[in-house]
Amino acid sequence: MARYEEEYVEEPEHEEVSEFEEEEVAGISIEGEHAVDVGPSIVLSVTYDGNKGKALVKLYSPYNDKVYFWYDNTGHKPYLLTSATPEELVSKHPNIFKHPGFDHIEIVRKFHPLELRDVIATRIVAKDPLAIGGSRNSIRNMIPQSWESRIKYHHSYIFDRGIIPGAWYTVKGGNMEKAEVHIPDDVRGLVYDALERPEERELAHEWMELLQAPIPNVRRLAIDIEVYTPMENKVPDPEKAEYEVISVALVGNDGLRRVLLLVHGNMPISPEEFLDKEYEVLLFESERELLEETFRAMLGYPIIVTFNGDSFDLAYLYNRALQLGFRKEEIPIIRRRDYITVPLGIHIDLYKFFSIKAIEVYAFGGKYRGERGLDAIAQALVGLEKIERRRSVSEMSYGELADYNYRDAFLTLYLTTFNSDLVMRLIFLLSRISKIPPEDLNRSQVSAWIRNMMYYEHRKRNWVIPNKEDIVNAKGQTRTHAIIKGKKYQGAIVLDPLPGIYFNVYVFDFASLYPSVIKNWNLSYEVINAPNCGDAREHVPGLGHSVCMERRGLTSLIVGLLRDLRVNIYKRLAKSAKSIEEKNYYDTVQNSMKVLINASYGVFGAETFPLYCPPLAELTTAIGRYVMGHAISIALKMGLVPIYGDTDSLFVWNPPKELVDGFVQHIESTVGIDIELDKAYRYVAFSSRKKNYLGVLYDGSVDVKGMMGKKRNTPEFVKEIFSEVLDILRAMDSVDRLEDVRTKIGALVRRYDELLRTRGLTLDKLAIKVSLNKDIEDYTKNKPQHVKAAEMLKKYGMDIGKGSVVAFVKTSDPNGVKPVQLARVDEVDTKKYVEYLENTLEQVLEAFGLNFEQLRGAVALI
DNA sequence: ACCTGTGGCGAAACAC
DNA sequence: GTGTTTCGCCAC
Repeated sequence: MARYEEEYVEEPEHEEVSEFEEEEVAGISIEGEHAVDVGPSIVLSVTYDGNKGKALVKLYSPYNDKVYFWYDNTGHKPYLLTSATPEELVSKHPNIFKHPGFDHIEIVRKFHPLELRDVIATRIVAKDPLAIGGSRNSIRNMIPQSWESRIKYHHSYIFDRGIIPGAWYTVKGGNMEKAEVHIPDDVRGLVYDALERPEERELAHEWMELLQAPIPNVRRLAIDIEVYTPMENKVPDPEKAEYEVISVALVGNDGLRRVLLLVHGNMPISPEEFLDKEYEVLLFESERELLEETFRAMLGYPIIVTFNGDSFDLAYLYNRALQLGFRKEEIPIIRRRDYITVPLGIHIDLYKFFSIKAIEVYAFGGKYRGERGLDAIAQALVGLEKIERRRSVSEMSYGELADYNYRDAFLTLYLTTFNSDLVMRLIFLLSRISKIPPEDLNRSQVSAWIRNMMYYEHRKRNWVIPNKEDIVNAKGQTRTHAIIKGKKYQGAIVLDPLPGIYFNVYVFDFASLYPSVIKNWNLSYEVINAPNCGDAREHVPGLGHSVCMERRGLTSLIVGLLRDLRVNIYKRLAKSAKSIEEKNYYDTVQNSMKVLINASYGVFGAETFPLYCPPLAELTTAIGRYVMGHAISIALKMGLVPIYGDTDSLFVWNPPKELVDGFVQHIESTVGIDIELDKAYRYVAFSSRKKNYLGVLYDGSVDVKGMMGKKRNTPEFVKEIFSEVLDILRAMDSVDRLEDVRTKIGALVRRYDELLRTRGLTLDKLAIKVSLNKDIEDYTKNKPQHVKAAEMLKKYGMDIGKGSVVAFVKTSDPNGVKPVQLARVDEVDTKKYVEYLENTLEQVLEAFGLNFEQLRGAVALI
């Protein structure tokens, strides 16, 4: 076991495999036009072409609607760095020189951020990426120490050549050059006013070019397929691809709306079925011809969009085509281990994109929280639904099938076009900022984006990118203890609220507290606990860490600048925009930045992040606690009454208006972090629970935080009562109305009590919907109710596993639970539901000094 | 197999 | 029975 663990730490990569895949020969010889002289075009993708052994940049020109291929002409090759001298390599590791992939070695001078001085390193250059890392006999495994040997080659190429994915370039005489970007004077002025330090202005200028450059409307095709399924509920296996593809829907943002149908089985067909459709229908007698037509269409677009194409649609098409006798070169689909791409342009899988936590939470405000399906996401974001499927696709009439299939492809495309191409713009902007190509960005979590952003800045400055273990060894571990068991370090302060109703509550908020802390306190891994610092070392009391103030920390610079650009420039530009389009654009920019800013502290506390630096994470929260404590003590000194606060917010009860500005200014002048009045509540209702309150704003809208009544896994009927209670509370305008509230809520509770007792509620109202975060077999420590229910469903042949949402009801039998699909109303354990209701309302009622028993009155239960 | 962090609540399962 | 752990979901 111990041995396994050790190996695990040393070789955590499956990057190895992906590096290997870069070596794989593309299955198809289709290429974009070779770029010799090309007008302004954007970088769609940067990859490694294994055939040519060169980096390949795919450019798209919106002016002539063409994809161009530009191959590296600078002789760039894969390499790694090592501290070993050439002499040492020759004497101790002579095998390196015999490696078939070995090219040559160079001596380089680099700045080493852990030593804060220049070092001499040896660069081992190879003929192909696989020789560096990715196979058992790669060079990196032959030497005891190396740097930068785990960076994917196409990323390394981006960093070294300073290529910005998603940005504009031209090609002149075969050379790729960055295109000029016009930056309006007013925007430039804002930056110069906001930033004083030269290094900030310089980087800001670079970034403004990325943020201001227009994002073209790239032509794209959404694809969705339907496969014949003999069994209901059984998703066809794309690896086996044993059943016919009976329908393919193709919807493009250039107006293409087409459904290709296979005439199959004994389903009668009549031409009238396809009259008055918003799409055209092509009928095929042969599945092979249907696929040929699909592939032809795919080759006409620089971007292919799917919803789950990586694991289903494109994988199925690929394998099915092979089975039908297509040669690999005839299939415009390239399979990689983790994803699927296309030979001409790029493939965006929206399922993967919308699954990215940071996108879900920050870009879309949690609107589709926890839901991953096309239906749920489309409904949440654009208010459109899939067509309800009343029977299996195999039993549908041709008309029904075409409608169903078309809608899916239409929704897939629509998810990229709504709100002026918001999603495409997000992808391209985030690519530009983080230097990760759209195809990678689309499928990787935010930590990979931040990693690339940081690596790019390292290479730009000729820094060695240090190894994770070296950072931890040099900077040390954490010194604080987390409140929650199993966590690595202490986090934020959450104040204990006193139960009650508070009228006229002002909420003050530190605008992006942690990024501000990182900026103001110069936090960055290379200057924390640094060597060679001398007098400029500032010790942070209580933690035993120090920060070297002699030089600007790289993380501090980058995170600080992202924050400043967002707050001082792009939020303002969005506010002052002269048109809706302009406002949309600037909002997209500032939202993209928010995504990166919000994750920029957390990654340094994540062991999986390659620049993992525990003291950096720990210092950030510690200073955050200090800032928060400082704000509380200033409030108290000014005679204000803080009643609650969480991490970066402070709730102040009924402050005299004339003190508000002074409070804000005093904090800003003492800790140097902006705090602002975020909102004012007519009243806030606190129970004794943290992260759990209800606030009514002056416009009558209600904020509900953390309460059971709004959780996803609360039964619908409880949510309904909860929302009716909210309506009652919304109307309350003073404490005197408390008696009214009590009467109304009492009546409500009695009504539902009655419904429960007489079993007048349907199963769907009683269903508790809980996600399976693991596969059923992986629940080894205990077996929660939703897992029990899932097991029963599985017995009935339902395809259920990680990611599925299980709907169950609580029953009176010994098991205590049954999936809704298998339960009857009379089996329901009404007592449990009364309890549920009671506990949900208790969270609200406690604030009002009410309790459930009183409200229910004399009516006996059960 | 996961892929930004910690703090917190509530229900149920498990350990004793 | 009580205390602890696990799990899901949420706040920030």
